Amino acid sequence: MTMEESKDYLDLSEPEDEQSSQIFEDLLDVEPIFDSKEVLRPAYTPDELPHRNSQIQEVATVLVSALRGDTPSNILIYGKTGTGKTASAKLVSQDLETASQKFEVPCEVQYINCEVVDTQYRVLAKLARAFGREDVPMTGWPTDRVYDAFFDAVDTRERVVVIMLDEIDKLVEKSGDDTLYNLSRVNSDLDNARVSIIGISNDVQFTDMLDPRVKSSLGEEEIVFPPYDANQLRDILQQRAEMAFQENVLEDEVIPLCAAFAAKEHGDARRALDLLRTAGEVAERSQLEIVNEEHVREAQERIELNRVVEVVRTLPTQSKTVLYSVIEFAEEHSDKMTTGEVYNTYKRVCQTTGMDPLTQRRVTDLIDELDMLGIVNSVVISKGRYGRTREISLSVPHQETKEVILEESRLDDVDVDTVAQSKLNEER
DNA sequence: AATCCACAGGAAGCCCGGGAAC
DNA sequence: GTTCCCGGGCTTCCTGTGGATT
Repeated sequence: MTMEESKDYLDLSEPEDEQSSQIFEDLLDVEPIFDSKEVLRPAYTPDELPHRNSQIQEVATVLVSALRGDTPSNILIYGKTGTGKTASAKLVSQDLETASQKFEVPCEVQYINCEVVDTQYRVLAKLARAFGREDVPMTGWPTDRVYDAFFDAVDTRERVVVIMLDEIDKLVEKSGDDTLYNLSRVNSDLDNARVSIIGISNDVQFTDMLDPRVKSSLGEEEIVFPPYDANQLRDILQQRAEMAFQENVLEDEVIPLCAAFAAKEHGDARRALDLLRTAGEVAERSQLEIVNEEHVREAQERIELNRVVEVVRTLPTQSKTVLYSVIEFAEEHSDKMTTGEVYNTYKRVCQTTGMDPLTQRRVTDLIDELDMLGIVNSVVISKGRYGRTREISLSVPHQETKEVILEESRLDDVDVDTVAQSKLNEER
């Protein structure tokens, strides 16, 4: 990763990429529907977060001791995606930094997204650099040297440093809890500065993977962000819509409908905003100046289709082949089919493309996976005398899915691929 | 009530690639 | 650089089973 890119993840103080959006700002201004589309994007942090007051208050209550020069307790924030965890934490941090200017002890917040910065080394290097040790290379030093560099850099003067580790579960998953262990006991060695950690996690269970000592020190304060319900989502959308859209372009039922759709999907505000934005784009594309219910429904379908396309595209070849067989059977016979029928079709497909077929046992597992992904529907049923099987049906559009399968990995070309593969194997 | 179909789905083990440890 | 280990994909073998049919 380059430095420019990494800056975004660290730097809270700088406003959203002003320069790059400037180019499009003028274009946006002339749109009949949108006023500022940015407001609807996930990266946008609003000044106010409806229905998160109590959580924000909790975070603030803990962090306020920073202003008195004490070390705030470490905080763990839990919540599903799109529940406003990151936004709330960022909001509080910004306020904290601003407020601390009036006090003698400065506070600094460093934001790190652990999905991107996912090893102990990278986290430490990033922190060290953020505190002025530009000489730390992005790779190469022993980890303890980087740790020392970070340590020295932080301790140069008196201050309170809050380290915000977003998606902290990813960090632990990929590289263990050493980072957290080191960070959590750094205070005992520091003379001037104080460090406190805010961990943000989607996964409530992730502390199970931690060393008990780390767990207790990190989880001094735990704050849970529950999913939004439909009413709350409506308020959020309302608030953003006022900024994002021109006046009077949204019909009354648009926002409630978006909220209802998103509430069904685990109260994900991100999804709700995405839906609203897409609905706007749908209306825009059809040259209309009004967004109505129909556009929302179409947006919902579009988002769903995008998801499916993405999932199908990244499926392994064998799964694609199985899925293709399901579509084939559905088109040739009926929408509902049994495992055996799919398997027979599958073997036929394999034969025509020259692939080695998997066993039925394996194929049933693949079907199961497709079921998990929501691409097919499979229910175990019993047909009495005629056995126990799964009833399988496709739960995505036939034609589009088929196109996706054929376009990228091209079952026609599987032949060539496997030949090339077996040649490779021979050479070894 | 017994039978029996057409699988479901668990258990064990093979193979292979990749990453950690030596 | 080896060696070791682990996890994922896969096969083989297996036992289990809901309910129409006998």
